[in-house]
Amino acid sequence: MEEIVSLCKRRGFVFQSSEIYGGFASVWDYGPLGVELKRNVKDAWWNSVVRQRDDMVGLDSAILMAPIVWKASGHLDTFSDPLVDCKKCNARFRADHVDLSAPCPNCKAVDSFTPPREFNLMFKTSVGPVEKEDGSNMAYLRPETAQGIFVNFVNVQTTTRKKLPFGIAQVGKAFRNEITPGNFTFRTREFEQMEIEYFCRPEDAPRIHQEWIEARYQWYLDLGIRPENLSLRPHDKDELAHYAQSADSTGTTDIEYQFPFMEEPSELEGIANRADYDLGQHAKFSGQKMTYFDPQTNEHILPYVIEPSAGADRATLAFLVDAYYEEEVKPGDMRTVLKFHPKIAPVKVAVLPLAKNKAPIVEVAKKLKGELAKRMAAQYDDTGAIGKLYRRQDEIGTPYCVTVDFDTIEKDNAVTVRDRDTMLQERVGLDRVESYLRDKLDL
RNA sequence: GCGGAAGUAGCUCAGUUGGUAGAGCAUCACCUUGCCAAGGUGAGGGUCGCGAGUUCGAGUCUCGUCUUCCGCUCCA
Repeated sequence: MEEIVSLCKRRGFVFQSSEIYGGFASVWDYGPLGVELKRNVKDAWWNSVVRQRDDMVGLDSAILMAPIVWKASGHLDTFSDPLVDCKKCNARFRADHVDLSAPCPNCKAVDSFTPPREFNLMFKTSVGPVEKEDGSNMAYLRPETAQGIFVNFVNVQTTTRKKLPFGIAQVGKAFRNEITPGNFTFRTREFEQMEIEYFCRPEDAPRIHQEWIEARYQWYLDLGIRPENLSLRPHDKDELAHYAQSADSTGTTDIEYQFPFMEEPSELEGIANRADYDLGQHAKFSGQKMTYFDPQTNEHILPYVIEPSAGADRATLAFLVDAYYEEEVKPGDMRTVLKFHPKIAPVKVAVLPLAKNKAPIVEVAKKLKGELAKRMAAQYDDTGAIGKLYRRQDEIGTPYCVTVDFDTIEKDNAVTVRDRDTMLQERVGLDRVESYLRDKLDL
């Protein structure tokens, strides 16, 4: 863990928020390499769930929404827990889980509980420059992106003329005032979600739920997550979210990843069957029709929804951790290498001149970098001996290094392409380099 | 919020009973080498997390505060 955090800071993947002021708890910034990595993760997700499917469309809804949305969704009622503390031993309990007149279950002290206090996990803000005392201009930062999709369900369906089953995908920030954040970027108060709401006929929901679980699980494997670190875990009935506790729901299954710094596998993504809870609630609170009209059967259907909800920051962290290797190249000679899948690697290719004081070599290398950069994230580096330059690129997970040498200029008009994982080299003609790399990188 | 530990250069750390900061790596410049890092010379970089207090004098002692880690509590 510390190695990873250190590498993240040293190479510019992740910085602590407001670091020059001593930091700000549990908030993190993505540096130059981190933003590329995270963007690649989000793009890979978007490509796989929106662009490559005919039954999916995208959406980008706002963070601020009418407060009644959170009443309808159930977040205002279930998202805030009244908690009591034992004044003697400082143990904390949910007020509805203990008898307030009974002794503390932890230390057996009598009459030791504080009055119940509200712990609302939604961030509040006020709309307009003045905060009104009656709370009438209060708004919340969304605790999940899903509600932006539900309230736009009819808009999207009518404008895209999609027929059931179809889904809406969205990537965006969400905010939860967690009591206990921590574990680097794993649990933070501000985070980015990649959510899908997939609408279908109620009778199809169980099958489609299963299909999504398999598809989403496969996505992580396709992007290089080691299978032994990935697992599926169906939720027990008593830990299901409020929206998934109806008799019709087939529950929630988590895709979990075994982080090296955590004892148990932890949730990267939850695939929930939310039944018709959300559309039903919004129909009730808004008075609007949230149904889908099936023109073939002449039925008005309140669709069921399957929700694969992934954490972009968690996925990014998992890809980072999973790619981390320390290898012994020769006895006593270690290299740190991030074996990113080419699709998510922040830099795809580095162009390195073998000699930096030989003008023609530098010239050709810089020009080649410029050409490659039009098609893929490319870097040029000449500040060191070739071995050192390779190690640098290994450390940030660049899949390929291209070296321009004396022969390039004097003999064969070709360059050396070096593979990050095998460390093997291949001679490739200068005019073929781009197509060679695009082929290897599957761009 | 409670308990424990920690915070000194970009990173990893040292700093003797309080006497006004060091190393290695990294970075930059020049030289050298030229396909798997760490050869030479030189340079930059720290109000020791922040703020008070004690003291002639605080990185070192005291208090507060912020942040991180571990453990509780909580987590739709």
